[in-house]
Amino acid sequence: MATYTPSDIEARWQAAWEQAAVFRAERSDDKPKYYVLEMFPYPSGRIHMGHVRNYTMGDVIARYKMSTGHSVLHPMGWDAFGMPAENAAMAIGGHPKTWTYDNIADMRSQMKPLGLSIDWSREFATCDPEYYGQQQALFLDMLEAGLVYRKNAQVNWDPVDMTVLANEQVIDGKGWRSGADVEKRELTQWFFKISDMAGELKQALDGLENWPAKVRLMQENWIGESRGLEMDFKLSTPRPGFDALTIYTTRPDTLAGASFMAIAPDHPLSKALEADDPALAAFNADARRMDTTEAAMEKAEKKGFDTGITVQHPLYPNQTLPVWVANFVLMDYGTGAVFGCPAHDQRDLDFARKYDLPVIDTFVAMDDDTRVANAAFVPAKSEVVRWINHPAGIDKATGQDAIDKTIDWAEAQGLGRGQTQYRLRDWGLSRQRYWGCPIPVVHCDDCGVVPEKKENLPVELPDDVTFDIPGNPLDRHPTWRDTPCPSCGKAAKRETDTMDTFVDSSWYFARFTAPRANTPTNMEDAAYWMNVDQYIGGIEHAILHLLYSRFFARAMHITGHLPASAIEPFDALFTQGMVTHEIYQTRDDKGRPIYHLPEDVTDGKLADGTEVDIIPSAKMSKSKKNVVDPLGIIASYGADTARWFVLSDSPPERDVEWTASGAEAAYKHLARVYRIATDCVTDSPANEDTKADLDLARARAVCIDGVTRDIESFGFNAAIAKLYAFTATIAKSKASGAAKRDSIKTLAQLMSPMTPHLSEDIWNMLGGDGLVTLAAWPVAEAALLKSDTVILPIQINGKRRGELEVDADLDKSEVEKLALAHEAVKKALNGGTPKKVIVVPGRIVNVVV
RNA sequence: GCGGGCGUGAUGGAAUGGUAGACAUACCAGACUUAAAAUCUGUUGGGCGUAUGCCCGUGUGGGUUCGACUCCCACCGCCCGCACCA
Repeated sequence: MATYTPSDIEARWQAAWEQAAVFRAERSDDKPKYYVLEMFPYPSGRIHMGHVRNYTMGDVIARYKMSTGHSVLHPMGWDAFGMPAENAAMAIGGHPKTWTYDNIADMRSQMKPLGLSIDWSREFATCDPEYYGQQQALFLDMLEAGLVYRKNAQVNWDPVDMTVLANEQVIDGKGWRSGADVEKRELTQWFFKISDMAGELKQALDGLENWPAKVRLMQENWIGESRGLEMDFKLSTPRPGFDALTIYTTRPDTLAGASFMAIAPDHPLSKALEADDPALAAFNADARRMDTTEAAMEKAEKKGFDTGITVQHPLYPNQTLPVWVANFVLMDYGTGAVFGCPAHDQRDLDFARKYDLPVIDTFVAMDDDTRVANAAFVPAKSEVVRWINHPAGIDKATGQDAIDKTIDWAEAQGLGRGQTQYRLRDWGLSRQRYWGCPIPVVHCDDCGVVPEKKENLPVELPDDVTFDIPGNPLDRHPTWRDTPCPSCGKAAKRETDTMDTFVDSSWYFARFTAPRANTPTNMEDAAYWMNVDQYIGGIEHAILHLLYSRFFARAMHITGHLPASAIEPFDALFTQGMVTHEIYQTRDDKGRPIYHLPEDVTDGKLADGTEVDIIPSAKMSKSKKNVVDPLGIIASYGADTARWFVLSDSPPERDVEWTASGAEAAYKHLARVYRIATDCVTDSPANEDTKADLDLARARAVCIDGVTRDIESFGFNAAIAKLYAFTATIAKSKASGAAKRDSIKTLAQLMSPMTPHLSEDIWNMLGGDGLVTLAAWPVAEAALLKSDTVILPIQINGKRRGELEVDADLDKSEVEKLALAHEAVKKALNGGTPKKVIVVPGRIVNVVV
């Protein structure tokens, strides 16, 4: 009896696929196209189980679509720019480029044994000059189209390392490497005008029917459309350049409750006052030092500084309101100035209590006169409330109704302007780093900012750089930095900032359609392959990457690089869960945790017999050592086992827990399938038992039908459960050898998207035609799917009390009669009549007693 | 803090508003074996009962419904994102 040896089988079939070039994506006139894409990886150097799961899911779809007559594009590339390469250069020496390309080579060699149906001829890395040169061309086109501009923005500045820090490099307000207090610095930086498209990006979400509802909702909230009122508050005493403060509010209905004004530390008025007021300057400096992450802003203590300036209340000209500078008001949102209404906003109330400002109720609950004390009264906008004081005379209304009416009223009175505002900010793309795509512009003393000429692209990163001195090496590289102005030819300087790596990943999907084109895209190829029919990746990209890509697709259409049909680049999105593992921990003599690799732990003990604490499963991470190396699994069980296991057990959108016993079981199952198949080749009794043949044929049809539907709906775990069941049915069947061989061939075919190597081998040994990879997907015979009778559960008052076998197409009233004649029902009725009988054809009967 | 999600046996999980626990793990029992491994078969949510069976059970509390794991409200716990990580 042959044994299952994955290493032989997998190498053999991978060679066969390669030789036949079966995964080469070709445009075809007579086949529908299908573009399946998994989010491309960062080349860290090692693939992990999360990658295996992500790519296996995409591979199942790609292979399935290939079998159903599609011309499939399934490419792979590398998101290769970014900080880790620079960090490595600083920590261990070497060059980011070498580090990155070495990692790519390593990862590619780790991915190939998985047997993925990838068209490797289209591979590229975002750090290839051929790729980022086209990205620079795109940037220049976007600049010309007015989609990019420069403005001042703050960055995290490390005064010791003399460098800009990413948010993740700022820990508790200190630089991660130096430990120095991080400061804010204002730099002139490049921005994409994504906010111009905010309304469009939000509206178009409705059309993304094959995206998870949660992702659409998250994007909608992120874009954050709100309707509000912009209005001017006159300064009691005008100052040069400042007659009035323009504020924006989403709650104009609470205008009568305004008790103070609050402006951002970076509001022009605050900046003007700062010059003559050291105390305010100190306050603002402190506010600017604050962590700029949204989470930190929200958690930070709310502080204010009284400017001494007052404004007139627009409703009550005799009344004045003090103007405070507050650390929680953002210059980026609205106008950078708000009015505070402590009665109906908790943050304003805390502020008012802290600085002893009045609290003025404007409405109360319908059945309760309680005035605001220490909790602001903030009912849902849909709740009807009673107004104490509304300028337009509203008496009872919902918050939303009052907001709409107040805006109309304020416009009619000339007090303000209705405004739709978005939370979405423009996308800052400048990074003061080396390992990124150079921004292709030149700064000339005479001509200003001048785009590099397209024929000079790519503006390539210089190789001769070092990372032993703090700061951006491009800044101190004279022969690279100094360049003649493309416009006047005078000595000028290149921009030394590079692009955010999100730019790289915002159009790679379009580049895959023509990866070697000497323009960013080739319109014919883009028109043929776009959109991505199925995009697969982690939920952590739900907002930024996916929103930026949607923006880029629009920008690429405007600049003539994508057809109009591709402005929503991802037709369907699937967000897969993580791979988790238990964590094994002991403690050293000081009580600090020590983590242990799963491979070093057997039955909860280390090799020396020490018991480990088992901490419940969490995302695999190097720091917790709860990682399982895919290469190790492939070496001991084969790629098919790894693929099978990451798809089984958990639904794809949820986390899957890696367990040694589960992997072992997956292997045993594949070995069993192999054994059943090999047995069947030799042992083939003729059988007169046609009932067994028919039963097996029915089971086969049911399995084809179920697995097909499960794959189409991403129910891979459910498909696998059905394949387990079908395997058991074949093993126990008394059907003829021919019937069994038929079923096993079908089994191999249905398994082939998940376990392609094993399936090829079985297909081949049972005399299948050509490669199973290229064979047409099996179709279930409708006649075999229908059974003549169904078993209906009988419920009494919603609880199952028996069952009834009836003809599948039996009339409703007949079913009712049979149900009422049922023993359990008669017992429950006890001679009486039922209150109600519900018959759901083919499903259930419920008798209400 | 804000936004989003998840919560079902010992464990991973299944279930278009219609028989809760498919399939798998683990455990236990049996077959084969001198024995073990491998393989095959079977049992297993909790409680009561010899048994036909009955009661309870999908994080907690309420609601809608003939019927709720599924829909609605509140709460608890865990996870993800928060704009310079990729």
